[in-house]
Amino acid sequence: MNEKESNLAFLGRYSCPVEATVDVIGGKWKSVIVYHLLDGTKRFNELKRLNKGITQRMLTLQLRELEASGIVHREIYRQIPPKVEYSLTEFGRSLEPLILFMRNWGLENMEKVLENREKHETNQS
Amino acid sequence: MNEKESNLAFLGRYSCPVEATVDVIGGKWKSVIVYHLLDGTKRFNELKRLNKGITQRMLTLQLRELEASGIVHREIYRQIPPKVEYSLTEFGRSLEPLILFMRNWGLENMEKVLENREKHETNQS
DNA sequence: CTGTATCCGAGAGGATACTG
DNA sequence: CAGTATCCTCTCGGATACAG
Repeated sequence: MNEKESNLAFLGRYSCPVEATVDVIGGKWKSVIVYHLLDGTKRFNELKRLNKGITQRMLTLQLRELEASGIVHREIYRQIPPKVEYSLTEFGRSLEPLILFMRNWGLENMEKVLENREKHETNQS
Repeated sequence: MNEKESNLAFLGRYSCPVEATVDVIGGKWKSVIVYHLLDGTKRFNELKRLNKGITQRMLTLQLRELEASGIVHREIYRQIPPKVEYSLTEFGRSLEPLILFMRNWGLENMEKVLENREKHETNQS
């Protein structure tokens, strides 16, 4: 690191810019939610179906945090039954290359990761 | 998502390749550790100093998981006092673009994130 | 110096029921 | 449909002490 980032006063509580990004899209669900929003606006229950295993509660919480950071926009249609649409803001779009890289890396390397872990497992025993 | 990823049997427990990547570099510390290893081999206490706020315990745990996934190599020198060096494997290097993007995104956008959160805060009250 | 071993608290995350 | 409201579990992560 040395003087790589000299003037980081604005980072505040973060000692490293990577940490700051983790704070925005970290956690178990956020990056996956953003991923599913890459190809367009989605309704709440659509997202719930796409993010397999997520509970309503967690989906709500994660969406609220993404909204607070300005990554996700929430559009409420006052109807009965209610309709709420989630989409990426322009700001959120700036994360697209990151998320796509994560997707591609996962696709290309997950097998190897699983192999490595098994090998490591047997070496430990 | 539709048929974007049709043949994902190998993903196993993961319903989405992004999730798989999160499993490797997710959590509070892993991506920051990898970041600090980008510019070369580091000893345990060097990493401890660079990752401000991390405890010995957490550093050990996270390094072990990264090692198990094949991202980090651990070289032990049997001396007194002991010396252990950590470095990225070639496989781990494949994460470099991702980590650098996270670093740059954090540098460029953290101010805006903090602004957004404050704005959102006041709107809620 | 590079770790383990405990113990502990906070919060992430889950299950279920209920509501406008 | 899109959430809240509870309640609960369990893991992440921190503090401290000890060891090779």
